[in-house]
Amino acid sequence: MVPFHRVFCNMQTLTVKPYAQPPERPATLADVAREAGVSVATVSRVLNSKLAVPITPETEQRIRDAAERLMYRPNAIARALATRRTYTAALFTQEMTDPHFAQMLGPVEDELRKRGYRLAVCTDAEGLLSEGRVDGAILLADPTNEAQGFGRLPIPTVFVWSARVPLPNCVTWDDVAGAALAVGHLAAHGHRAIVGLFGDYPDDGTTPDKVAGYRAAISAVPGSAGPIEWRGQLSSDQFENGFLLTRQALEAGREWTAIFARNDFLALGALRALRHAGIKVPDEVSIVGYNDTVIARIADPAMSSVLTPIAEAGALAAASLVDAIERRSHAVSGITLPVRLTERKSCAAPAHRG
Amino acid sequence: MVPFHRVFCNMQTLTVKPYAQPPERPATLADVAREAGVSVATVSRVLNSKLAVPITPETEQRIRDAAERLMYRPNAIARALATRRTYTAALFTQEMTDPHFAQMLGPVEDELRKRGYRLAVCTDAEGLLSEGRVDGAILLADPTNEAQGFGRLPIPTVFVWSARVPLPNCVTWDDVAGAALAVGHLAAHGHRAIVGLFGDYPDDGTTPDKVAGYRAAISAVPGSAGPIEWRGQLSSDQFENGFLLTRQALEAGREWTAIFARNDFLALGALRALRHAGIKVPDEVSIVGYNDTVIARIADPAMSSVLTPIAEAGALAAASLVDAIERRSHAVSGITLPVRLTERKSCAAPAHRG
DNA sequence: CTGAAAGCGCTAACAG
DNA sequence: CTGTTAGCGCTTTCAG
Repeated sequence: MVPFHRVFCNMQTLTVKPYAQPPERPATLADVAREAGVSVATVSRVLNSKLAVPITPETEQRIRDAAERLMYRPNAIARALATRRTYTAALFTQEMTDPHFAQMLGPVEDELRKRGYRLAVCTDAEGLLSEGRVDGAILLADPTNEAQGFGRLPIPTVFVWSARVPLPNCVTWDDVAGAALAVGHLAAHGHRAIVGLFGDYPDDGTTPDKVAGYRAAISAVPGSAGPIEWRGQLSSDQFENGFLLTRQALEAGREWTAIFARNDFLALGALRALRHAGIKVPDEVSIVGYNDTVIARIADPAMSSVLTPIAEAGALAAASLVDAIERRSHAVSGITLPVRLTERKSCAAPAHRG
Repeated sequence: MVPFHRVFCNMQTLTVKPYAQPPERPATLADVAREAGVSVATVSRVLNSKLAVPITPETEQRIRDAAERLMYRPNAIARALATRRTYTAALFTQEMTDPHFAQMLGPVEDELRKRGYRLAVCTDAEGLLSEGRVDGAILLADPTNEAQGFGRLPIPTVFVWSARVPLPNCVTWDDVAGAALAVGHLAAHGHRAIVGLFGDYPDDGTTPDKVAGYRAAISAVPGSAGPIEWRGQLSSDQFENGFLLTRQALEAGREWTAIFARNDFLALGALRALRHAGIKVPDEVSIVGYNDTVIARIADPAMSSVLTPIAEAGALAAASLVDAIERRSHAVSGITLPVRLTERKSCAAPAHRG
């Protein structure tokens, strides 16, 4: 038997053309049936390519013609009510305009489309809580945070988030390892006094993991100067905050040679402050950012940055979500993807200073 | 009478809490009715705060309790089928990850939510073509481009796009004027040889307008050196292309003193190339970008950029769309918003050269 | 090979 | 104040 989503796609294909003239009242299946002189059941069958039940080629043609003539377009809502399937998956995130998030949008949509599903991006949980709107959801949220109430959604769900260990129903990567990777990279270049630029951050985001990874890695480098953490909010804008924090630190003297920032905006702010102070990157100070966004790529010098596998994670999440939906199961096994480091021009050996 | 969307919101509020335990089969209105010992009509009425028809406080309480007990959540699909209203509006765009687009997302969503509507972002027209999914749509597309087939959608629709004159069902700004504004700004600083950095672009985007505006403005400045247009694609990446084009032009000699780019990515590429060539911005060359995205803000020096009113346009579009939906009319009057210029640090008087 | 009919879960007259 | 009853447009047994 043809899987339903194929059928669905076929139907879409059949009917996807825009109206020549928007009709007063959209044609319904019943209209087509009347026009073709058959029953709605038959119309439904041919328009859905439900050819398991064979149909006389001649009636089939009559029906297709009628549909065409009436500019029939299926009503997605009615169909969804009858089938209990919307063939759309939700992608929930609070950060729709974040460049990090942007990296996963394309892959998720592709993967979904490939399987006959549509994507609905939503920023409020309401869309997920009322019944029937979507068949499943990808959540950019912390699966261990009970407070969000995402744990008990009535639809299959897969999280995409950072975690130290594989979690069920979650595609993860390890930000602790990511931060450590950055520090390790800097250490390998010979840096011993590496600041952690964290700015201000909530307790429930991904930053605590990065802080932890930073600390652990710092204490693991031989001859390390120990953690040097820059915190605080001098501006509500990340870029600005990175700039201000760095400038402030610079005024207090400089006994560090490298900066690891928890995201690329902060890193770019630091880069800017350094340049304005006449300090050369990477000759005098090295920097590594986080998330490997467009910001890192277009910085000058282009910044090395920790690449979280959010794009692959999204694709994987989409694939497993559809799989869960079609298996009628809420369970999808967790998987952890490795983080990497994209090397660019912002790291070098520390300068010898007198 | 309470407007329906308020009612809708109330209902959402009532039922928004997540399941303690996701039920085997979600409770329906009928379940609640049975549990409370009343009819579905009554349940529907109280859960929708349809208190135009008064209801005994006691039965009301019985119903609310029953709903609570059964963890009832309305089925959005069934409701939509019955009311022929989904209370969601679509935002169609091809450029979901573009920073220019990002500027309108928040305002659109806010405006919609304020009116009791939900936002569905979509990149494929299919979502708009199948009946019933959304009540209306905001289209980031050229309303004069018939080929896209958006002209004849069965739902109320408002475009957001650049146009020289107000168009019906469209919130516009004028990119011709925007480009002219940039050129005028540069000219006011004393520049006479102003290049237009256009790179490569399709015939059907907004760029042709910018080119036209650039040319018109150039020819209007007294003593102008005439248009100097940089075209071509040295890289598929805009930033890279701006860089490469500028570097190439630099090698051929420099008899211009300012650059106007059709977007901030291109402008940043030019800025980079200039710096790498040791040319100071704005001391030796001035630059103005377009769209006033985050890119312009975080450039060094921060770049002046033409600000298109896409955020206000989005908000306005959302407001008029909802209005059209509730008026059951497809007509919304067009409006043109002014473009402005955000001044930063990338413009100055041209250097005197020997 | 085709049709009749029973829903999907909810809303909205219309009676009482 | 509350219940009955048609639908909304489509899918899907189950008969024929």
